[in-house]
Amino acid sequence: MLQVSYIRENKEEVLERLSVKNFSQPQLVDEIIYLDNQRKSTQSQADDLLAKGNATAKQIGELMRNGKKEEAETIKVETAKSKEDIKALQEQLATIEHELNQKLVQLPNLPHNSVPKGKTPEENEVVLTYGKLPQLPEKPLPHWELAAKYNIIDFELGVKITGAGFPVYKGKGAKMQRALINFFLAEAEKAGYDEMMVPLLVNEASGFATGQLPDKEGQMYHVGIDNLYLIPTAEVPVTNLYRDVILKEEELPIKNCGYTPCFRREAGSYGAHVRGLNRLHQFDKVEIVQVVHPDRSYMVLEQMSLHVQNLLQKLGLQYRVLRLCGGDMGFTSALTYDMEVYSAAQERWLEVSSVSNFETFQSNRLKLRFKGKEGKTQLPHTLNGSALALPRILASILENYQTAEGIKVPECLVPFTGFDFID
RNA sequence: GGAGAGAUGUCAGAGUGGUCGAAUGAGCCAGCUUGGAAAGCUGGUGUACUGGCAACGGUACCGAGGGUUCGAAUCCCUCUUUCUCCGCCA
Repeated sequence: MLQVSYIRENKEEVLERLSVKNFSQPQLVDEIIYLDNQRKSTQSQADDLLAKGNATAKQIGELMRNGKKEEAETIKVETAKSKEDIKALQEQLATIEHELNQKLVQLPNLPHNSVPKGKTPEENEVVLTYGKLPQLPEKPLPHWELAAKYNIIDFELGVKITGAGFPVYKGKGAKMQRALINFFLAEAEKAGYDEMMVPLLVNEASGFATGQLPDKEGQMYHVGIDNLYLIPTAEVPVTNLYRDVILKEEELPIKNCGYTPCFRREAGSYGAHVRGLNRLHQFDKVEIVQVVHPDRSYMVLEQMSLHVQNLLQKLGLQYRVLRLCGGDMGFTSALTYDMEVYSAAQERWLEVSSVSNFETFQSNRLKLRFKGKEGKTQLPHTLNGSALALPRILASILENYQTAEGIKVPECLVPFTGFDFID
């Protein structure tokens, strides 16, 4: 969430930055400033009356103690009117604050200056491309055919017990999942991330704090009876560890990682591109999260991007890094890099990771602050990235390591799988 | 699921209607002391909104939200949560 004070003081810049994200409701900015003015004046009126009321109450107490009961009674009567006024003002204030907040949460984060304009994924900027395509058999098979051929993933079985998008991993397929999770966690630990194992269901406050609510309401599974949401990413519970927290400056940076299943309703996305593992309702992911000093966040973003690239290099996958354009970026992000792996069998790039800097957007909602050297509290920057999401990585491995005899297991995974070939 | 007891500042812990943003102790910070340190002494030490160049003020916050009252940490209601006992259970 943007800070109202920042919006007030930098209105033109805010409007200009929002236009890079193709934000459709720029009038909200003026409405927010207007409501904030209302808020201020209403609050100061209410505060004045409250101050008077407090003074009167003290006076009455004084009189009562001195036994001047009648005088006290007289003043009591006079307070009745001001009580009503206070109540009215406070109700008004609550309404204004509610409206203000409702508008505020609709504003996306401002994109960083380096974010290219653009509306569609085609306008993302390719930052770099690494590696080359492997030698594949004559007619490479897509991963869903390989999965069936070697009996490692059963999509129909998942449909039976739950529905589409909930695959069952079998035998070496299941072991591959475990191996990938352990490999990713081991690499994160080497890079200095502390592992957290967090709840998979979160409450409403957590959903709001990281920005999934209200923006992605409807994309999360909701357990109505207890009003809890299944997490769409570990970002939500991990980042919310720091909700309502004031850190000491020397506690920064905070580096956490965590493995969780992720649940996404993916309402409205169907078709050829979502076959097999390409888009699932439940998938596994290792997430990395950092809370850092504002001066360092863009440096850290590069480090996190390199961490992800390092994983892809170890897995021997060809990839490219994109800087997302304004139109393709997430609601909460200031700058996002997507990593994509090329699938020769599908003849397309598959997004396997997304690394973002949220600047103060999340910390403001989280009420996460740190106390600087001079005792001033300020908002730190938060960042996160997938390192990595499993399904498309598994898909890429199956497709890019296929041979006529079977599928080779990338060398870095063998210590975790205990086998080096799937046939 | 049932019964009971709690939830107070960084922590421990007092406070059952006014003088309470809140005793006391610990911690932390600064100063004094010291060759240096410990101990000791002195002072300071919450968050948010808001007025002011500032000094310094105003308001709110004692788990959350409502209510009673001129006045609520303190009384009432609802919710959340922790602990103990019983039940159930991986």
